[in-house]
This record gives sequence, C-alpha cells and structure tokens, in this order.
Amino acid sequence: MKSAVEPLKARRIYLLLRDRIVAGELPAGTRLPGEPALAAEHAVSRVTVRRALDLLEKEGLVQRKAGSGTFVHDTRAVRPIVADLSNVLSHLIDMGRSTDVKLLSFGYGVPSDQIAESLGLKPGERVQRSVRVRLIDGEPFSYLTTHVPEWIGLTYSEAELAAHPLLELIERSGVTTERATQAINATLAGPEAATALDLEIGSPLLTLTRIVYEPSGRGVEHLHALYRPDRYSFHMDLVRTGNDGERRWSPALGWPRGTDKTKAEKSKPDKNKLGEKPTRTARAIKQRS
Amino acid sequence: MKSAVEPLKARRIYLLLRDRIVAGELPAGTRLPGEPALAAEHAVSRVTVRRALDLLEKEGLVQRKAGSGTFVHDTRAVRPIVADLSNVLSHLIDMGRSTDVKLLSFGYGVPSDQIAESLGLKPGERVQRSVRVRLIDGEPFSYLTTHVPEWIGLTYSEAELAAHPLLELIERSGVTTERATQAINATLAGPEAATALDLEIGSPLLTLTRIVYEPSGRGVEHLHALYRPDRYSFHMDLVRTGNDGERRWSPALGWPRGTDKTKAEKSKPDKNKLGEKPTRTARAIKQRS
DNA sequence: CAAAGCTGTATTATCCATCATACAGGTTCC
DNA sequence: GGAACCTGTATGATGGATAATACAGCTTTG
Repeated sequence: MKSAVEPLKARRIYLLLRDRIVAGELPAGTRLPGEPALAAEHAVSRVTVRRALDLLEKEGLVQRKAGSGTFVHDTRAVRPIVADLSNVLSHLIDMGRSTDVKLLSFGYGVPSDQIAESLGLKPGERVQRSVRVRLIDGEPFSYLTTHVPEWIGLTYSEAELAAHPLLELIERSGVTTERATQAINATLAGPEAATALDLEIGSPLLTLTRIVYEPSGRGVEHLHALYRPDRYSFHMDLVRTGNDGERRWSPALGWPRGTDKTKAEKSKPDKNKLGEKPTRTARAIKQRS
Repeated sequence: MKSAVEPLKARRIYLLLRDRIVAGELPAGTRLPGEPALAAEHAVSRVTVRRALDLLEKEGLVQRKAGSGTFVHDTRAVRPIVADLSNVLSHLIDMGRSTDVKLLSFGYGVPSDQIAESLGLKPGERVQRSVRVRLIDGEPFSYLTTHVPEWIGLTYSEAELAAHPLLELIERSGVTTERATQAINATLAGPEAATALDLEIGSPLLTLTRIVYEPSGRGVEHLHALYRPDRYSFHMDLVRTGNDGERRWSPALGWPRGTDKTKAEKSKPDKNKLGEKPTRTARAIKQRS
C-alpha cells in the first residue's frame, strides 16, 4: 500500500510561485530569483526549491536556462475566463471558445438540512441533485452541484440537463425566476472536485453559492459552484453613485465587453497599451507582493 | 536544524472537515462519522484522522466524548462578515462590531510592471505602497496591499493612513474617483499573509483586486485584498432584468438588508449547548450560505 | 580571460508523517 | 449484562520529503 505522500514544502512553493505568475505579478520574460535565493527566502533547501521549479517547468510556466536562470515563460498559455458578477459568460463563447458540460451524477433524494432550508423546503421534501463539470476548450474549469425541488426536476430528463442550461429547463417548466442571491467565497479542493477539475487536492478554488427564487419566494435552484481560479474569475466594473458625502459604489450595468485581454487590466483609459517593453526586468524581482 | 514539517494528510482532512462545518453543512450538534469511518473514507490510517480531529478540537469546532463520538460544537464562534459587491461593510460596523486597522508597512518606490501598467503610470514613476491588516473584534480578516501614485500619496501621512480609509484620503487630496474595476478570485496564503491573518501557509483566501480611476482615466488606487474566507465573503442579490427571451441578471442595487434569515438557528435538537462563557459579542449576525 | 553567478547532478543522512496493529476504557442500546 | 459501537493510548516499522554538501558545466559581466 504505497502511501504516495505528496510533497509539502515543494508543492507550496510551487503553488505560490504559480500564483504570482498567473496573476501577472511576474510577467513573461521575468527572471525568477535564483534557486539559492528562493531557498533562503522560503527557508528550505535548494533541493526543495528545485522540485517546485520542476513542477512549474513541466507545466510550461517557466523555462530554465542552465547557467543563466529561470524565466517566466508564456503566460498566454493560461488565459483565465472572465465572468461578470451575474455569472454570464456567454460573451466568451462568442470569442470562439466553446464550453462543454459533463454530467457526473444525477439523482433524487432528501437534501441536507442546509440545502432544504435555503430552498424553503418542508422537512422530507425531495430534490434532484446533479453534479456537472463545465469545460472550456476541453479543459475543466467549474464543478457545479445543483439542487432543484423534485417537482421541478421531474420536468426534464437527465439527457436534457446535460445539454441545456439548468435555468432554461427550470423556466421551461413554467416557473418564473425573478430573484437570486449569491455569495462568493474561497475553499480548498476536496477529492471529488480535485479529480473533476484536474487539480490536486488542496488547491484553492473560487466558490459561488447561488439560490434562485421564484416570485412567491420559494427557492427553485440551489447552485454550488467551484471554479479553478487560474481559469476563471469574477470581474465587475463599478461607478461612483453616492453623493459626494458618502463613498458608495454601484456596479456598472452595461459594462464594456472588450475587457477580455486576459490578465488583470484596466482597458478603460485610452492610454493603456503603455509599453510592451522587452521586459528588461533583470534583477528587480526582489520586491514582494 | 529541525525541519518541522507540517502534516499533510491530517491537515487536509482537518481543512475539509472544517470547511464543511463552517459552511453549515454539518450543523452544531451533529455527530461526525467515527474515526474508523473517516479513516476509511479518506483512505488514511486512524492515527491521521485523529490528528485532524485534534486540530478541530483545539480550535473549539468539535467536542469529543470518549466512547460516544465526536460532535460539532458551536459553529457560532465563527461568524463570517458579509460584504456586498461594492465591498462596503459599513453596515456591519453599525451592528456593533468594530473594525481596526493595523498598518504593517508604508513606503515609496517603483512598483512592479503589473501595478504600473494597471495604474497607467509611466515607467519609473513612483508609488506609495502600504500593507494593512483589518481586524474585526480584534481578529484579522483582511490583508490589504495598496499602491497609490506618489503625487497622491504625498498628500497624507502614515498616521493618517492608519486612521482613515484610503479612498477618503485620496479624495481629500482633490482627486475625484468615478470608476473602478475589480476582480474576485481565490489563492493560497503565502508566508506574510498567513502570518498577518493568523493562518497557516496554504490556507485558501478570497482575493479582490480593485483599481480605482479618476475621470480622466488615470488610476489612483490599486488595491489587492486577501480575505479569510471563514470571516469574510461577498454577497449580492440579483434580479432578473432581461426580456424573457434572454436570461440576464443584474445586481439589485438597494438590496434589502434584513433579507436573509440567518441560518444559525437551524440546528434541530439542541442536545449540545454546553454552557461556556458567553462570547460577549452579540451573535445576531449570521447568514451565510 | 577570469570571476561570479547560475542551473544541473549526485550522495548521504535525517526526520517525521503515516501506517498497521493492539488493547484499554467509556457509551449506547437491546 | 453484554454486544457493539466509540474514543483514548501505545507500539514499532517504513518510506518519502527534506536537508546538507559537493562538484560539474554553462552564462554573464567586467
């Protein structure tokens, strides 16, 4: 029974570096601190740093040059999806990228107290539970667990769920959806989600919990979504709305769509496109987050 | 050179269980599966499960009874803060909870390329960089790194920053803020953030990156915030706005405050409730999901 | 060219998280 | 009361991750 204990420190350093790279903090072409420097910074041996870099290299995020250093390599390989706060990513499909859905599980049963309460169900009332994974360009990026009251769930089949958005099916059943609440949070990947999302257990995930209500106030859908943060993030534009006395911000509804250049960026002002200077960033990486 | 390697599997199980507890999936009073069951479920030895439970117990999240089982204990100790999407948490302060700010670092220098670009700075232009930790009821919940163009930063002092909201200071300098973009994501805690937030390295964190612009389009503030997911989460209400053909949702601006009916009183039987010192702080807030 | 830095590679030793197993003692329930 | 759970506790063995160290070959720089 090999125990297959995974690395700890090495993996940690790998994740931290990876994070800074995909976040754009370390732009492509940047030279990382040397292995001895990283080792000192994280208080580990060079061997361990080496392992972390091995992972990054295997993933194509960095490129090592013997005698020279380790360089960030082609961040473009990782292009996160950007969704606005209402969680619409249709414009991404417009961009030529296709999303697929894989239905992992489908069935009926009595939900947990928490789900039952949030949907406003009576004790013992049954729900349909489904687990889906959404892929973009063949790569998984979200793990969706949905609970729907049984009387709604019975109006569509398993096959239909695999082919149509759930909300569409719910509305087709005659239910009107009018209001929803959602909360965004973060977690670690558990075994199932990690497998489905092609991640390692313990990776960070973005969480979205949404409950959709019909006008009467009954809950019609409980969605629990887990997103890979390197492939998905929420984005929103805000405008100042309060009177000058108070600082209040409201979401800009018709937000500009061109904002999908990947990476964090502004793209609002004309003067962006500052300089793609050939990253002459030789040694400056010392600065921290 | 003691290496002090931390647990891996044990910690993982601890985090997973902890997550389900604070998320309300395992309400207070629930009996956890037995140690042998958990061991089998996670494919580890009972010793390892034991370690995970030790951590939970030390944190006061579960209580063990020899011969009987392990029970979830007083989730109310963990009360997450809820912020709406414009990241205003003033209404929380109204409810009697106080936030404090600790200024960890303050200085001027040349920012990273990423920051410079997002603020629309010319190469070499300097910024003020500050790192703050925000506490609620004495407990840290957010780690804020802000970058402000030097010409704005010079209008206030280090002491003022520690005492006033940054945006207030920026506006006091004569700058008008009008637009902002923000992105929400997830990461793992690095060494500094972990220390500041009283977490272990590798814990999941909620991320908010916000850039505030003045009307001319210049960036005036770059905020990178890390939040403890167990103490903070984003919440928003959505209303259906599209015509019935399209499913489109928009944030409900004046969202009803009393809306959510707290789930703290979900626990069915109250076999638990061991009288310990009442945590002084009113526990009215609550509401998660 | 030579010094200084870097990555690549190897070896040895240590540590500790985990496993496997066994038994003691408490609780629950029939 | 006793079977069947449970938690508490102790044991030794093991293997993978990490540390410490040394040296090679390449690259950059002055």
